[in-house]
Amino acid sequence: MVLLFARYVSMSETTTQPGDATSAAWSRLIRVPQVLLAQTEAALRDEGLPPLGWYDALVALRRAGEAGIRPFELQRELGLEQYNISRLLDRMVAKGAVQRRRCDADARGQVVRITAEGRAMLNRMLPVYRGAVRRHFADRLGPGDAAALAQILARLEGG
Amino acid sequence: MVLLFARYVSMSETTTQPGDATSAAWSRLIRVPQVLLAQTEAALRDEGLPPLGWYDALVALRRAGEAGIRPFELQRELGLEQYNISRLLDRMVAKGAVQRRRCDADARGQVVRITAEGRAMLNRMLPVYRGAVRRHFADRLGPGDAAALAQILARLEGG
DNA sequence: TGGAGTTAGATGCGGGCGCATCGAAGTTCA
DNA sequence: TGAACTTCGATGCGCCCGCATCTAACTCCA
Repeated sequence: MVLLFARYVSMSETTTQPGDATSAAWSRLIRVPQVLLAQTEAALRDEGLPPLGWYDALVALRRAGEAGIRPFELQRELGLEQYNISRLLDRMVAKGAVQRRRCDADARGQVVRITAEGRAMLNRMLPVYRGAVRRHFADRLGPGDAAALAQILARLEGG
Repeated sequence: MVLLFARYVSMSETTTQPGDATSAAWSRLIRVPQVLLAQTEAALRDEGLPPLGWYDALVALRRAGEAGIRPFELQRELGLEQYNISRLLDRMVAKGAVQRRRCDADARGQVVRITAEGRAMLNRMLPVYRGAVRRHFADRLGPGDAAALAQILARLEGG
């Protein structure tokens, strides 16, 4: 992962304050999650597990159960572009984590279903993922930090 | 950008609490900066400007001034992999933003220097970047949020 | 009912990244 | 001094993304 510093953006045209809180917060907000993500991905890779992107997809697929799910529903749920779902599913099929089958109700479409291997993969990913999150994130926060962080970040969502 | 949800990771094997603050904070910490980054990149792209990665590089190059800087120094300063610097410089040279010249002191190496076009590019990037940060980030925070955010994120750095 | 518009999904192309490796030049040390 | 090691920087390869576009099938409405 290319780690952006997103270093110092002065927020004012006139009064330049390199060390102001907004710049520091912005820079860290860009950089810290990149590092956390890289650490988490590395933990998964070290265990021979697929990247984190598969996690969300596998969780959604497991929730869909035996009935399966249409790719476009998965797409909306995961917030991915259509071609990314198409190719993610290609890769997951290739690894045996999901099955594609034709959709009886819509001949254009298909239904994807998690396989036993997919469930097993998710079960192997979870502790590794959880361990990385705990080690690199949860354990480093002070009491109240998680709630405060969640609250502040909520203000930045949806817009 | 593929937006990871990094949805819900239960932090405990036994007591599963889907809505707990740690999971919410983690999920948002992964997702929010991805969205902010995408919005910022989009703002730059809309203005025909290069991606944000160039910003840090151009700032470092401008700081180096006429003396220029060795690629390996730039690499360390930006925290990029060696091959990423090599290729970033390729692209920047191709766009006329920097010049490569041989290094008299070390025949293996080279010195890179920002050009007038590079400075102009940086000057065009800055207001667009700053505007996006203000709009999508600074203006959405409450008083004290930036400082609190910076402080919490600082705890997650360097490890 | 049939033509226009929409929706599901795949894919060709170019670009950037990560990995591994390479060659050239510098450094170290016996 | 010269052989082993390190450092600087480039690059081939495969993978994944974003963009644009395509085909096929579905829906809507006159």
